[in-house]
Amino acid sequence: MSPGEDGLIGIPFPEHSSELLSCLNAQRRAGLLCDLTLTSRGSCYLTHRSVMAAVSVYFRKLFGGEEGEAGSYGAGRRCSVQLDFVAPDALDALLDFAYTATLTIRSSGMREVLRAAQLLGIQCVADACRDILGERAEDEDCAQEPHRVSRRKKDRRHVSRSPLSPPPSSPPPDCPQPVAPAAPDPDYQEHSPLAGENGDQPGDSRVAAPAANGGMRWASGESLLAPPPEDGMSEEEEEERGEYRAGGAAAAPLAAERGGAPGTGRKRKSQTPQQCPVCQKIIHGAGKLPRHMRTHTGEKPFQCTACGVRFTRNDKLKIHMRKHTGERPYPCPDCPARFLHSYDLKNHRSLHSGARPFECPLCHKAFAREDHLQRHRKGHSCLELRTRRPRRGPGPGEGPLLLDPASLPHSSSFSRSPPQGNSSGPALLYSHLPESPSVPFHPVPLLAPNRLAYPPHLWRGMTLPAGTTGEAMGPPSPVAPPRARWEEEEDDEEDEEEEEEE
DNA sequence: CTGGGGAGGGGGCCC
DNA sequence: TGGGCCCCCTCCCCA
Repeated sequence: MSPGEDGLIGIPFPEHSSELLSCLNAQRRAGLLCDLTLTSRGSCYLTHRSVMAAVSVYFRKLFGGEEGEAGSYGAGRRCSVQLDFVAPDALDALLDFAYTATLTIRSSGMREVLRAAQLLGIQCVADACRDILGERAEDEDCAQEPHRVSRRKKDRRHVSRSPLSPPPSSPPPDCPQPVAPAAPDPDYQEHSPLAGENGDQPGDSRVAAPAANGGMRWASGESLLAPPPEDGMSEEEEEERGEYRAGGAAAAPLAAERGGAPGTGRKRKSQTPQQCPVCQKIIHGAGKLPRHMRTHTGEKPFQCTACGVRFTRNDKLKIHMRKHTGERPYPCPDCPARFLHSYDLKNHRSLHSGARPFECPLCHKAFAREDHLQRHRKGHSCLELRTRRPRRGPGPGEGPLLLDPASLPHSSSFSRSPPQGNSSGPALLYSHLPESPSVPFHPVPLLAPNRLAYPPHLWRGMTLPAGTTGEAMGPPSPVAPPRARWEEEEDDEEDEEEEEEE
């Protein structure tokens, strides 16, 4: 960026979220900076209010983490909350989830965790548990609360909805409505956490009943997977999205258990092609979406054992390892050069052949590599004016293209060019050639200097006076934007046809 | 500005 | 369906 520009730049640190969470977890385990003590049936858990407020709707409301809420537990005050309505094991699991984005529980404890997640408003955990338990959880919930039976379909939708989706405007009645109001009771808010008025442990503020449930977002970097709310996905697609989410870091252990989960009755549709929930890009190929997703998450699970460099893909690591082993499996048959990548060899061989199949349509400079041509065109280093090919009405000085036809690239070299209809790539270049290119091949310069009636540098920054010879080349259009190659090729084909007519 | 090497990412094919 | 392998495209960096 030039010093004069003041544009915003975004430098992603993909590891940051996980490192942050890891650090917070270490602090929790060491009891550092913990400003919240959770107690459940005699068990105490040190934690951080901000973390709990981030992960739990219940705590968010309790601490005033929601916008416009004052909360009863002011910042900087150490407090404790009694959660006797949550089983200690479930609370422990939920705390681990909050700090590791991974829920590790026994199957037998699933229901208790589900209940705790519902009560505390940890929606994604509740959803995952319900997914594993299938319909039974809801059936039982509904059996306990018959009035909810009619909303089963709606609840199913909510279950399948990704927890990354924005929370509903009002807390969904997913779980039995707590005794306490959705928001912490104002009277209750008046209680100081340390007042000890409500409990058997002096200094504790007691939360006798849970707050409302509600949607939430992942507390970790998984929020990257948040789908747009108005993507018009079908219910099944949403479920598929949930499936993928369930396979992510937050629910990996759950996904493993899900295999034998009876009663889910869900079958994955074919995932080819798949749409990335982050960038909406369509990813073709079975099993390619996880690979693509790593480009968003920054996850690099493949580490070089020699230098520690990490890669998102195994095949890239494999290629990288060649640097350490010295293996260069792509030798040039024409010289001692060897290459790491097949494509490098292909590029290299074009040097031997002198093939420069990529020609700038504006200045007609030829390049051996397409990206070099693109760079050339982007860099305004070529003639920006739209000129027709000098073949038309060639001046007496127009000579042959110094390009050896025998050394023209193999067909593969042209495979990178866009489809050119019936005209092959070489034909494009040969169209400039005399019928019998008897001139000796010389690799440089490959661009015949006299192919342009007016060399690019003469065009640069100038406009042709009316009635000059520029007319013979076609009227230059100083404001003509760069044209797509196929447009140029269309012109080329027109030129060829006109030549034939002549 | 250009040539060349390296790397990241997508797609095809196969298992 | 996921992973391995390969090819291709594109971009970046350096000389």
